[in-house]
Amino acid sequence: MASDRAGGVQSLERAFDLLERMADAGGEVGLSELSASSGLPLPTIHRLMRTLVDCGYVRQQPNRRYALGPRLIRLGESSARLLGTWARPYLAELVEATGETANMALLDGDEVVYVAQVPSRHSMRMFTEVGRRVLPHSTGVGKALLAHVPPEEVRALLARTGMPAATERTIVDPDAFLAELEHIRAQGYAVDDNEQEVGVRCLAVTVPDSPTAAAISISGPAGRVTEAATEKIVPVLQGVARQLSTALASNGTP
Amino acid sequence: MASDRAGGVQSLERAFDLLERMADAGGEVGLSELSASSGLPLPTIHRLMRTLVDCGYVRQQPNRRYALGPRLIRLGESSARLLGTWARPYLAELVEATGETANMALLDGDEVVYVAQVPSRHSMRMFTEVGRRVLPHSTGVGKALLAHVPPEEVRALLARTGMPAATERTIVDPDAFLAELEHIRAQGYAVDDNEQEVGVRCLAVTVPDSPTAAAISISGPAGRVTEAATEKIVPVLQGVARQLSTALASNGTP
DNA sequence: TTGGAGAATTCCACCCAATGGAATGCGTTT
DNA sequence: AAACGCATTCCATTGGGTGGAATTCTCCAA
Repeated sequence: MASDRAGGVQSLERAFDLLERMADAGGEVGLSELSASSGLPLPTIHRLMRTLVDCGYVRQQPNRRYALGPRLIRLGESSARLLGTWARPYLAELVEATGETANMALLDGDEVVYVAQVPSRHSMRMFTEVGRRVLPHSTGVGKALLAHVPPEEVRALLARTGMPAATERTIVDPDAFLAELEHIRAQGYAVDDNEQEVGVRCLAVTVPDSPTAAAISISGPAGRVTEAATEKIVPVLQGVARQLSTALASNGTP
Repeated sequence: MASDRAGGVQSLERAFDLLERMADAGGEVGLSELSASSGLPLPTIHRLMRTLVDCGYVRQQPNRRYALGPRLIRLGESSARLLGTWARPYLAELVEATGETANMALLDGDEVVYVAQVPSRHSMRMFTEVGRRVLPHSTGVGKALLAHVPPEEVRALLARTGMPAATERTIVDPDAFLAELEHIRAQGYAVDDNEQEVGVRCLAVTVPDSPTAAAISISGPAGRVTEAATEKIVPVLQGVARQLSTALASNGTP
């Protein structure tokens, strides 16, 4: 998080770190678990948690464990609404046209964050949790977004994040990655070909002129998102991206 | 919030107060607006916001205004999942059977908080924002929940919250309210008959044996949720509550 | 283009709010 | 009942958080 940034409010950073750890743990934890994973002393954690409980962002259960609280729902919904609602009809159109799951993602710092999703109607469908954050190099949307970032900045980002291999197909060499971005710029769309998850293929394009770098994608099983299907899907994807861009120009969000 | 509780972490309370105000304002604000509404000095707000921006819970836009950030989505979704996902299929069953909007709510401190909703398929339907908090005395779920709380505790709660009239039909007298709770216990379900909102009728029952006091309800226009409809709906409501209770017993949430 | 107003951002002396070690309390298991 | 693990409370200490004043930035009207 921001712990390396001078001047941040420490107790705030600590509280949110604890909340994230709770979300990582499925939403419910004991104080000792939090202490072990965060390195903070129990009384410090206890005091922060008590404040969060008093405010409704955390609940304490009868077994003394702590769980994420209902007040977080409203904050999350408000944020999602702001970021993703206006995109949803467009994503729905994508699903209608392609039959696959559509996502929208933003570049936020060094990470890509998924902010809206409309799922495929197939039983076998991609599920990506809204709010999920991933490294850009192994995802279609990440590659699409970085294709519009100057190469020196891309190199710096990669140096910060590293390039861990999610699968055997993930690109882990900076030079190879920059060449891929060149290819993406030339062909006008990005492909995640089993790079983030084996058996999954994703096609992505950026939303032109978005004040916050945004990309949309469709993804599904590699057996359905074939090269042949790609040829049909990409023009739809690019068309919807242009529509989104137009909508952006008129309503100024995000 | 918890500002009257000694020992809370002040900066944490302040930060969340600011986040709530942002949600109230539709998710986007300028610092001066926050300063005017919260009474906090600008530099204090700025420092808290900068920390939140660095952590990803708030974004700053090119126009210098601040907006709720994507990291809140994940926290909200994790909380909602913990609280409401397991209830959703049951609520969907309620909607299937009754045609009206189904909600689940918890008693959290002195307030009732809505944690899950499956909307009616009618055009004219109840919409209650998940995460919304209300006073218990003027809602069906609130009354159902308080019917299971000892009367002295109910009186104490009412003394703390007051009993503001949402409509002309809202019960605003503690004695009348306690008599109503007696009636609810006898008949096995609660009715909000235009007490929270004119033209709206809601039927609610509690989920038996829930470690966190929970209730489910259906609500819709008074013209549809008639006395005749009530007789058909209540047994369904009670049946689903029993199913939820059974599910509770097997998965131990919330 | 310039000037003014409003809003956001930065700086830093001050002090009290946040911290965490030690002690105590609670719940579960044997 | 005793032991153990975990949560909670207490309070002396200090550095993290605060907010007034100054500065910078942005936008709009003349």
